[in-house]
Amino acid sequence: MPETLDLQRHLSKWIQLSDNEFSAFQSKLKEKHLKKDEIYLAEGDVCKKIALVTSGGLRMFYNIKGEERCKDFQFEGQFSGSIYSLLTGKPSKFSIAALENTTLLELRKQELFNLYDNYKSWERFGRLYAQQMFIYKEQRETSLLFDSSVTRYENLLREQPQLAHRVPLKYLASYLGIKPESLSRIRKKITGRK
Amino acid sequence: MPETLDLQRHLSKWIQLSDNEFSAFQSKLKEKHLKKDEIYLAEGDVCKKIALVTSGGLRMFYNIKGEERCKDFQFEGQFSGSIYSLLTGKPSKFSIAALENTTLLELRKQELFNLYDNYKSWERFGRLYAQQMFIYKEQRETSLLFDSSVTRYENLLREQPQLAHRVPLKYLASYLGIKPESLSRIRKKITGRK
DNA sequence: CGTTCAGTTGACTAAGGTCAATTCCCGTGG
DNA sequence: CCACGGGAATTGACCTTAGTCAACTGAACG
Repeated sequence: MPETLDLQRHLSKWIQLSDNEFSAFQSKLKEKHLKKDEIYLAEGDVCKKIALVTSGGLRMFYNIKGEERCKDFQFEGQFSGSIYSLLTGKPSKFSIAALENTTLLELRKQELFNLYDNYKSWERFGRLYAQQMFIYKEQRETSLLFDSSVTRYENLLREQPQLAHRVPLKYLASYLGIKPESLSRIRKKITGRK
Repeated sequence: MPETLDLQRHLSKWIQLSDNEFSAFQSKLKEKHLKKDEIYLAEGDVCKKIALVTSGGLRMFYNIKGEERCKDFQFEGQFSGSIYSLLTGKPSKFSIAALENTTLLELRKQELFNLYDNYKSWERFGRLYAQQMFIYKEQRETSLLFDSSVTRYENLLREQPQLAHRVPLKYLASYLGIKPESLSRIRKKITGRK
């Protein structure tokens, strides 16, 4: 089962886990497949699981006046789910859908909480991961506050090129906080001047 | 020492701590006083402590083309410091200064890490706090992406009225992602139409 | 092929930025 | 106690950027 090995190695970037600690996690995972554009979590639902993307990708989006506005994406090796909803028990404010055919490994909320209760290593993993997510959002905050939309797009191309290539322009645009028409013009301007 | 009691009760909103666990934390704190406008952490410095505000307030700001642009504030009961810098050891990208005469309780990075290593409760506290900070930044991301500046200001007035009243307009404006002139106009429009 | 939907382009509009002039507020010193 | 100075806030005129709406292009799929 090569996937098992990959997963353990992937997590070792965060924390060193004994085989016992790893299997306590791994044994609770359930694989789930999503077709392209299938909804994984609908706005208004309460999130009861976290999902680790093993192939494909997800987008998180709000529904604003009938328009889907993306705020984040997850690809291979990243966790997804509405943390806000999972932790508070309140309905999720956004939806999650598959960008492509996607495979997830799901862990139910109760199993996650059991890991936190029973293993100091998992509690630590949770802290480290949450810290990293905070830092990611803090960088994004800075970028949204102080960078022009052209700069934001250039940074995206530099820092997350896979995102720019795998995600349709209309989704990228809302992630950058602009309209598809504007991103199209920015793209034209940038490629033109190189 | 009434302050001790207040602090323990304050932390109990997050997690239940035994006297032993609490004093392991409390005994390592060092009080620090800042005068109004005094710099606590300068951009470029490496952050080696976290600080809990016990009175007064702090602002976090970037220096962008000679202008100070605020991205966040902390008041009584909130932790401050550059988490990014503390965790990575890299220079902080923003500065922290006192909005008013301010008192802090400081905890050195090494002591914090000791708490994480030695106490499962503190490890959990760290996770819960990081999760909460993530949720806070996620809400801010949504607001910056999808709300108009008028809506952002109205939400601020509703959700954090103390902020709107204690913080000078010029700092509030950059927190909202706009210029002081624009915030002044928004304020005029809003009070005018009530 | 023809339908559909993403992406592009153009003309116009609106929101916010820029710059400069003024007013307000508040602390300080005469 | 009052007058003054200086920074904060306000206001006005103008400019830049992104949004809006509509038309058009082009690739993907049945």
